[in-house]
Amino acid sequence: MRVATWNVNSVKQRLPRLLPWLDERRPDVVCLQETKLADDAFTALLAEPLTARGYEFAAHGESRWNGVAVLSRVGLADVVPGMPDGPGFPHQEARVVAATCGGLRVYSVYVPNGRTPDSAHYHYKLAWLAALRSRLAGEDGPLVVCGDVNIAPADADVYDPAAYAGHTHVTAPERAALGRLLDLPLRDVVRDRWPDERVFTYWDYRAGMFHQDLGMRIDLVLASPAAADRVVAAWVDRHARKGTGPSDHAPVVVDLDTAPDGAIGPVVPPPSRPRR
DNA sequence: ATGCCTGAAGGGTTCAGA
Repeated sequence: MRVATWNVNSVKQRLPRLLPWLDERRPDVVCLQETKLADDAFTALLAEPLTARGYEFAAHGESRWNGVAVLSRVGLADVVPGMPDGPGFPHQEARVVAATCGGLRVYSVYVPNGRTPDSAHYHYKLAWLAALRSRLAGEDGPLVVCGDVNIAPADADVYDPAAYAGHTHVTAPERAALGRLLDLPLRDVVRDRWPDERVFTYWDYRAGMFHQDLGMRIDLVLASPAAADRVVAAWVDRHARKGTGPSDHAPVVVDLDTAPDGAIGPVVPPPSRPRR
């Protein structure tokens, strides 16, 4: 099963990039963030091209900002949009949708930005992460939490730690909140696979930042042990950041070793060989 | 460089993003 996550920065503007990318990479499950579309507009725009490609979808959006979705061609069940008991700013925002796809529980998340350390939005970000953690603690079975977490887990995940001193995305409380997700436990499967590589998922549009590879790694796939044990590949699709009309984020792609029907199922130990 | 791009809503500009 191939699972991908992509902050598309407006699915409407990104349609000429998204549809060819689906055809090229052929992911089974796609988590989208910053769709920036209300659900009826999402359906009007995407129902036909997604259905033609075999995808069902669960969108949870709003008209102007935010917005998340899960696309799946391995089943889509138990959809939960939003976090009913989560914090708002001041109102609830469309930042999470969960669904079960081929036996895998999938969360598409768009963590609040935080804007400025110690601002009201920053405290909202921390409260939102705590609420997400409480929600995830109630999950059992194979789980992936995919999306734009708006936190660089370590200094290696920003192009220049000094440039971010005193800014959001790198502060100790944000990293601690992310750490409490990892303690559930969840594993950061891209960093697990590329422990010493320069890996970014976001580059500012301005000043040739992508061209100079001056970015951050803030889009993550976090997997429960049962799911992480099945990861056979995990990488950032930098190609999708190139060319005309890209998002400022690149997709993250993760391949899981699954049953022939695409179901993840329990990890079965290999049969013991008879000795002689 | 103090938002250098990009997108959305709505109106002739402002807010948000990281």
